[in-house]
Amino acid sequence: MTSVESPEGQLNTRAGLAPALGCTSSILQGQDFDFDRHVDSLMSYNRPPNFYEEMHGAATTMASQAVQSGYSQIHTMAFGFSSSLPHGQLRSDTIEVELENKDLWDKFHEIGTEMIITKTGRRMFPVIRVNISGLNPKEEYVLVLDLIPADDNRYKFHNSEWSVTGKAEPLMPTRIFVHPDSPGTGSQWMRQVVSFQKMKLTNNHMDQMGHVILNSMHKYQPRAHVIPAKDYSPYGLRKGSFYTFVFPETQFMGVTAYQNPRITQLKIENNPFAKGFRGSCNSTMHHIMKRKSPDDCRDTDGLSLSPAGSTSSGESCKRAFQDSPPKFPDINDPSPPPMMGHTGSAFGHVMFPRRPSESFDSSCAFASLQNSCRQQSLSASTTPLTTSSTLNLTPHPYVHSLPMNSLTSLSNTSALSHPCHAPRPLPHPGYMGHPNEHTIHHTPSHLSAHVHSTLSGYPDSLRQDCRPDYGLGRGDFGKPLTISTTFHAGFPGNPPPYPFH
DNA sequence: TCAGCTAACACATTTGAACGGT
DNA sequence: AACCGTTCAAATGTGTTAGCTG
Repeated sequence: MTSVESPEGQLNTRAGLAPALGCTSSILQGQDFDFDRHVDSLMSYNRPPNFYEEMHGAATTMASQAVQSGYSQIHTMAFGFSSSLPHGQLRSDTIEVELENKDLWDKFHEIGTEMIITKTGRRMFPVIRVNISGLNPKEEYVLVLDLIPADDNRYKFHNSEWSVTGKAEPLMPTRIFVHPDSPGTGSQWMRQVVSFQKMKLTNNHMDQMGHVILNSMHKYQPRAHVIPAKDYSPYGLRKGSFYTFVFPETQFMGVTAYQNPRITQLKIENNPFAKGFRGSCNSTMHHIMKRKSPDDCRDTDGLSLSPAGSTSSGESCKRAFQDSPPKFPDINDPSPPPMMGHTGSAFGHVMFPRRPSESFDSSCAFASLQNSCRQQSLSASTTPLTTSSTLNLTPHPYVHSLPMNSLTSLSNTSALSHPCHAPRPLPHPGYMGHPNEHTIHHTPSHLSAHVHSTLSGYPDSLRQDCRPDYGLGRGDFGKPLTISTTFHAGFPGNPPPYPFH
């Protein structure tokens, strides 16, 4: 376990940490989390061996709790605990990310979203599409999407509902998806909707295509990250700032075959590629009846499978499955404790989508970020953090892993400079208007009550700013909560604010 | 026996090259 | 020669299905 580099670093780390944790305390209601003890541990060099795991676990539990409580947007501090804590200071920001197709996601979420994962890779539907605001129009940013386990459970679909069936598979290093148009200027990102439609999910742990690897029958939470490109460079992540946005309605279960027929129907109704199955209720029902027990399909009166206004699906389809929607198990259920923290961090392997025919030059050292804090700790304690030695090549020809706390040496070989990923002219190629989504009425999902934990180097003001509940009651759930944990180098000087206008 | 996985399939959209007209 | 719009085939994205596996 590496230590905080300097007393200044420690001090400033505390300054940055305190508000973040302080803010989480209310969300961690009922959680046995000793804030003071953890901060004290952080401040000393006698931290327990599993300190970072605990901290990260608490952080991710906090995120999970916040999500479960209905906050639609948060900044996690997972990054901060994924490795040796960078010294820096907390800073508020104005970046906001909203889920563009929230209505569609809500429809799926209400039932219990499932995503097919295949050996060759499968796209997500709905696609995660976001509107971004508050960026510096002239500054370049890297947009990243990753998927973290929502808990450490394995699930099964039984009696029309998802239930925990055991412990999750051992965590594998996850990959992140860097938007192919990265880096792009704030102006470009904000000009139109940013779509992550190119991302593919696979269950093939030997995948060489750079797809995001997931386990079937496990629950995942997508997260979007905004990273200033200037920080996505040598030493960047150590001093840089991350902005992480979690949309709870995008949580889904990875499956190799659809379990809930209502999800199947919803996909068919909304995905243009599945138009061929619209109106083919009989086949769908046949499939459903084949897969499901009689109990699952008994009384079918009164439940509409189709969203309001849908013109597809026969009437008989709408009469299927009266059973209550198979919601995901309550994360607050005390039985299997949520444990997102075991995933470690945020970033796993960086992946870039490419076509099978595209050649790859392994010398083009794609930037990558190591995943788990466990791994972080291990590598940090066993590997000199030199520029070259930290580039840990994986078996994948173009996916390298690199401890995040030693992200270096990427200036000349950064993915950002890869010719295949050079910025493209607008209109933003990352946005591919969904031919079927024009019918979706956009309702801004981000929170008008966007709360920031503002930076202050003074404990009192920190406590003030980070009063436990920000004045938000449960009635405010649904409003966005932002807990930013942005660390910057250069202590003790404050970084200049973005020249926003 | 059965839950979960895989690959082939039909049907859909997307993509980009080829072509012709201006 | 450059630009634009149309056409069309290949590539790719879907859910379904039968069969396989542990």
